[in-house]
Amino acid sequence: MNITLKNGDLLALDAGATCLQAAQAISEGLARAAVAAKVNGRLCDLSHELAEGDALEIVTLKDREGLDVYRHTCAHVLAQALKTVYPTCKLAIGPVIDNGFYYDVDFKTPITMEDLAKVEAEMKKIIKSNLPVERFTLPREEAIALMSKYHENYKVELIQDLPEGEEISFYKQGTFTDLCRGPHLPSTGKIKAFKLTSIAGAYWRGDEKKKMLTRIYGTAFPKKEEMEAYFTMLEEAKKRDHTKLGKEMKLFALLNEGRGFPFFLPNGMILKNLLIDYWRQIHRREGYVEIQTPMILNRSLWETSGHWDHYKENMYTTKIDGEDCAIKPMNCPGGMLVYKLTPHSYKDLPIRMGELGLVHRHEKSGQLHGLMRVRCFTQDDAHIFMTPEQIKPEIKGVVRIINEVYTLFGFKYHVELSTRPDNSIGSDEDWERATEALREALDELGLAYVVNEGDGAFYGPKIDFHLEDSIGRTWQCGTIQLDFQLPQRFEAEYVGEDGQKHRPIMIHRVVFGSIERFIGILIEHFAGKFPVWLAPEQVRVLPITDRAAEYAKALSDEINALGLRASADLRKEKLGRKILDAEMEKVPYKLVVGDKEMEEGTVSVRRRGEGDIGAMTKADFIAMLREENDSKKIF
RNA sequence: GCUACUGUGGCUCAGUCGGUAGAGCAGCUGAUUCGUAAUCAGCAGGUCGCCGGUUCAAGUCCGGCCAGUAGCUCCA
Repeated sequence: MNITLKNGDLLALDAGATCLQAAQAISEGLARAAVAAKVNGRLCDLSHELAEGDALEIVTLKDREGLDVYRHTCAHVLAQALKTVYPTCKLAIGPVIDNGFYYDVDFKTPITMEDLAKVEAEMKKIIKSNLPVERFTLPREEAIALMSKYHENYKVELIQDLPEGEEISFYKQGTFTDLCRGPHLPSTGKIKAFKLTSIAGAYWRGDEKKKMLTRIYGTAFPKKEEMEAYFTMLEEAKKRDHTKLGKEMKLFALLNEGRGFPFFLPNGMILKNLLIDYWRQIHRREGYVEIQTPMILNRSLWETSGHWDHYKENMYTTKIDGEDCAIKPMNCPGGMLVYKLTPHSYKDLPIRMGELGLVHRHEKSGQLHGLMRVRCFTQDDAHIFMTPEQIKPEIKGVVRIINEVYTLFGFKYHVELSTRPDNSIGSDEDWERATEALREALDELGLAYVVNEGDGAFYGPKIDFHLEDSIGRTWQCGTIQLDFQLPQRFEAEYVGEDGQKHRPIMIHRVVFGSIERFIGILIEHFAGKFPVWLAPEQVRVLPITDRAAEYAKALSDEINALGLRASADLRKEKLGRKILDAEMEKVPYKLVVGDKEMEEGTVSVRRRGEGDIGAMTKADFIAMLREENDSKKIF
């Protein structure tokens, strides 16, 4: 029989040949590297029998899919080891994730990290005995009977929920059998490097109301060195942790006296204000106006907006003169009130109304995380009121701003488009038009995005922008949400060309998202080494002796007078010490001044991370600093 | 909120078998004026997260609470 290879070549094989045999026919090396195969685009085991005319692609560990297969088999080895060490435990699911795999398990008695050593030892045994991994399928009833026999009730539940007609496959290695779609490595001995990394709780089927299982995380790599490199990378990434750097650099503080309510320290405040200045600058340019609405508003407003009924458990409430009030968890209702203050013509639209609003939300205690998830944060909010025709250009305008801002910082980000959920309000036409407008805006701007079907808000579709933290977790920052509901609830109107009253469409949008979260991401992104324009202290002048102290002080005053940020280190310390301290504090420029510089009116410049870059005149240095500051250059 | 882990001077950490707390850095004082990543000496600083229990004796063992971390759920 003949099969087609990836490069289009035909390969002649005996009838009934397997993928592995095909790989051997191509080359011995490929056969050795092979972990799975793709037949007619579908991933399968190497033992899969080929048929006349099949298109075959051999998958190796160099492929993402190959690595996933490798790790998935490792998850099975973990499950087998667990069943040996803890025969009464029940297995749930064990998928592959970005950097490894996990297995959810229901233990009779909880296990700890120390117990994992035993499990790892057992896994090593299983790998060493190089058990073949064999696939077989069963009809539904028999599959359920088999899993019932092993008392694997989670597996039984999974089988029962499989759609009719789907093939139910199992993988067997030694005495251990697991329900699994596959594919898998041909044998356990192929695994060269693995480690169990952590234990956490996870709800069965991701449902808060269901039982919490124990999730054991692990990872596996084709080579030991690769695994070690991975752990070294993680260690390095942890050094960038924004809570650690935020403390060291005196940017912010998180205190027991206010859980989830961050304190901004002088350095952090400089950073925050610089971001706000920049934000105002680009929003003025883009035709936004800025407002500020009150922090506390009364119950009737929140009833109109729907928050009192739907968001109450997240709101802080209080009573004023006997009247129920709530601290705002969002800025939109206040913005609506401002819109409604005056009648509007279609000629006024779009109205782009920004607000740097401090919002408070009662998040559950376990979800607080540094600056990334807090109970009080500043949204760089804006609401755009517009006609239906303006949806697309307005969306494009917002996407452009977000892209401009993220690019300025050198962020990589990904975009998600979320569409109409089941419990939505609004007409089909509205949803259709709005979703298309979002989609077209992204397409026309050439931005790649993933679509989350049915994941939109009940009041409208949305585009989310996600940024990565230092250990690869992603955080939603920017978001653009269309809202059909709020204008309706508040009976917002504008008079159209036809003289009739119309309901405006509203966009909620943020660029930073939360300035607090954005700062957290910024700290990790730059590992605290902020570009000059964001550095709380841009220049430190280091006099070598007391003789140069006055010169140093005058120089730092001069720089500060220009609106830049400098200080002078007048301590009676040796130069080396002053350099070390300034470097540790991540100050971008150090100016060494001694007798020579005083005499010549120069400064000896050290740039962060680069060391001595030579002497220049004061004027030249200041010009350079100014240019770097104003251009918002990053390295 | 749930599961697991962690909590010792401002910071980073040591503290063995339960015997009554230790270092470095930072701080303060004094000396040193020294040209590109740590000058020397001295001083001061802690009811060991909090509450309770076991014990002759608890930083150490047990229970509860609080806080932090990882993950789950939820979200900017």
